[in-house]
Amino acid sequence: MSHSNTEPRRDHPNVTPTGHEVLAGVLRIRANRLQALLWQRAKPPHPNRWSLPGGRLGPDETVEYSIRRQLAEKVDVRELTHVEQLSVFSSPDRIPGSRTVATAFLGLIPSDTDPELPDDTCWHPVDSLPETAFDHEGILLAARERLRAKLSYTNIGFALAPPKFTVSELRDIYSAALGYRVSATNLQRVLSRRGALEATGQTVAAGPSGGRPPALFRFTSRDLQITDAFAVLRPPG
Amino acid sequence: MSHSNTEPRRDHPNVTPTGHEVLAGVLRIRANRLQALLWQRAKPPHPNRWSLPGGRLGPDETVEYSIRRQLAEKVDVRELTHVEQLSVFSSPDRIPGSRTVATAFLGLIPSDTDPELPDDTCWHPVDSLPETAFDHEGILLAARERLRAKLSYTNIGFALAPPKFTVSELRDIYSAALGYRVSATNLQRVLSRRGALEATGQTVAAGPSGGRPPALFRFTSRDLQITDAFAVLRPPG
DNA sequence: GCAAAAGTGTTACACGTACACCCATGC
DNA sequence: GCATGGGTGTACGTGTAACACTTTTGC
Repeated sequence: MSHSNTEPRRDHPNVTPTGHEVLAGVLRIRANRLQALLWQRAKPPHPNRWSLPGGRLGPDETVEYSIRRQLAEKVDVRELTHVEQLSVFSSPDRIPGSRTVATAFLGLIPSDTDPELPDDTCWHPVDSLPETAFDHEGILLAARERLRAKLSYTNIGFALAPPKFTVSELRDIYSAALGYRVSATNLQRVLSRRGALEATGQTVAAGPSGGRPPALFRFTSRDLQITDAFAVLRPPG
Repeated sequence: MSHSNTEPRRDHPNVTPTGHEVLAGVLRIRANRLQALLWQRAKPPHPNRWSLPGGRLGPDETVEYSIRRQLAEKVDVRELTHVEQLSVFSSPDRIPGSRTVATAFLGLIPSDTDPELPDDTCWHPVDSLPETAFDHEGILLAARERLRAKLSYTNIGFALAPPKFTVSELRDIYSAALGYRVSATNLQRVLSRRGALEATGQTVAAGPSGGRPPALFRFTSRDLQITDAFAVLRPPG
């Protein structure tokens, strides 16, 4: 048996080159809905369909650098509060033309920012997407799944929420992302007890229909941390 | 602003082609240690160093198919009880020669099988690795981390354990994989309560030093399932 | 005062851990 | 009988869910 196929490149000069692209499902909450950033294709293939932002991997960049660079063409990078790898999509016929592998990412943007977008680009609710190009819908659903899972056991809410917020606003963000109503009472308790949330000491005025003026909270960290200490089979202690 | 870099290939005929390879950290438990499958390079680059199994992605296969095909050159595919994507390694200088992106996988093999291996290939304890090639040590450590995490909240033990086993044997498998001693008592209770484990009704003879003859158990499923129902912020019920 | 919204207290429940205790075998 | 390893019962700690109750505002 030979290991020729694990030897370094070069010795197979006529092998089919594989293109590589990076794509991101960029999500945010707006008007109590989870929205995704999409741009409408002008030219074939799939004209008029909606595509994820991204593009070809450059020769001297990592996939992480590449997706951030290419997202900067759509939105201000300072507004991207979280980016993480999802997985590789590699079906040979996932797009027409020469074979292209895609590394998919999840990107998040806070609900209070309203980035200027190119003319062909806008936000679409993830639960009623327009006709999407290629396998981009599957990538988007994978992004949503990853977000939903991490909302449960990490502090990833910081990436969707504004710097300061009331517990009600945070509940609406979590509810929209998860797709079901969460309780403000327990959300506050869970995140506080985990040390993910803290009060700023400030309050804002009550709404027009009255009610107690809500306090403003913030996330204690803007870096992703696993906060659910309930992983099992943990070391004896 | 242009979307030229998200257009399909072809329109950039002279872009640098990107090679793509697939690599797997294949793990098993033997003699109470977590071991990885490595083969020793004969030729440069990195002669004599140890490499992960894998190789170049073929033009008409997915990365999942490719890693299974290439692992079949090392071990019988029927022995591979679990394969999953880890992440993409894409540093431009991760290997010498033309630019190559790697999709990394975790592969698992049960502790009772002893596959015939090629001459240059053998098992190495993950906690005392030989000199590895390129970025393969990092990939291996990522594979171990993924395994350790999933042992806590999934039934992934099925992929490391033989078809039938005593709770003591299972405890040794979990202990070796996690790197600390787990309690057989609680391991049995946790996995049973989750519905991941069931008694076969059979028992085996006690050891030479006596003791009650242990019962044989099996995993109820050989497909990966998330068994930890303790994810929080779950829908109202 | 009353409705509305925010926030706290309390109880119930689920899960995992620790440890005492019982079981079945070899010698 | 006694040592040895297997297996069960029980108490406890911790974390979340559900819901009643109090607080603070607008009208």
